[in-house]
Amino acid sequence: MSTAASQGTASKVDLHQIGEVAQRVGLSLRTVRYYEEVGLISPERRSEGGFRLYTEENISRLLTIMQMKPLGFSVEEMRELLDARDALRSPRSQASERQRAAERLLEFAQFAEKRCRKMRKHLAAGEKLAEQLSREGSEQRVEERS
Amino acid sequence: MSTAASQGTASKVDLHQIGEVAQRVGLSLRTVRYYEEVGLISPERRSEGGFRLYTEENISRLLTIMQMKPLGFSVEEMRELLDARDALRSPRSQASERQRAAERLLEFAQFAEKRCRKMRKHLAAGEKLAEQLSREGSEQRVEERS
DNA sequence: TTGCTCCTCACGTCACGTGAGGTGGC
DNA sequence: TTGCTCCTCACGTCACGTGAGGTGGC
Repeated sequence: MSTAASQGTASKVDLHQIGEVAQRVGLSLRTVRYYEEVGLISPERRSEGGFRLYTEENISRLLTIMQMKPLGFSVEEMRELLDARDALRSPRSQASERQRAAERLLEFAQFAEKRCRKMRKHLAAGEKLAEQLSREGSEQRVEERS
Repeated sequence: MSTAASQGTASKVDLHQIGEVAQRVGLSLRTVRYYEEVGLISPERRSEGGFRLYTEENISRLLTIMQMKPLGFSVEEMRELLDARDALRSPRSQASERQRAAERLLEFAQFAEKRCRKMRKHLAAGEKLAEQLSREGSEQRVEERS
């Protein structure tokens, strides 16, 4: 978590156990394992004893998932998005494949924006509720009328 | 849905079937029934044939639920909030009870504000994601470097 | 009488939570 | 050797979705 950025001696790359990872990204251990179960993200490798070991890249993938989650993406949608991104980034994917992936990403961008708009509405409604509750809760009882 | 506001001849009060209600508040029939199952909100009465009939007041209760839902309130929490509100509003509740209810509402107001803050963060993260995706999706492939 | 709306089971699903029982690693 | 962390089942839960089979009301 300190000791400056290593990059020259990259070989053992800094591997993290699931506990640290879960805490850093704000998920439960169970959820991280579940995301592996459903094919969203796997640890780089396992230790001899079977412990999951994650790279920083693995972690950033989880952080992307954490961006999608509150927007209401399903696990299936997250997987599609991540797959498209992988295809676009992979140096060994064909031009046509890359093209298709780029289109998919744009579709997801639209989708995400739509969800954001909905979320802004929900937020506004939530703020109204909070105000209303605090008014109702602190109102003096002056209801002295037939 | 039109015919001006009736209020003088209030007696049959305007009752609505579940389909209309669900559509107006933006829930599925199943969800409206589920909320009844778990004690969140019941129709004013049933028709002879057993059809659920809702008043405007019932509907506004559902709308309150719709404000809480995206804030991540559990059904249990929604019920507690609605109960506190009912206790505060009911003319037949004791002063002490009313006092307690007002305090609960203030707690819920805090809770709601906390959720709103979290939601604003999620929204900001979501917007960042959307931007990023649209950048990645429309980026010209100019990666011509070793 | 024909449709469209509603009814009640009741099993299915999604995204995890929660132990139980057992082992790894500094 | 002692703890703390991790492992794999596997059943439980929350908030509904989705038929199946049947009736109500303009």
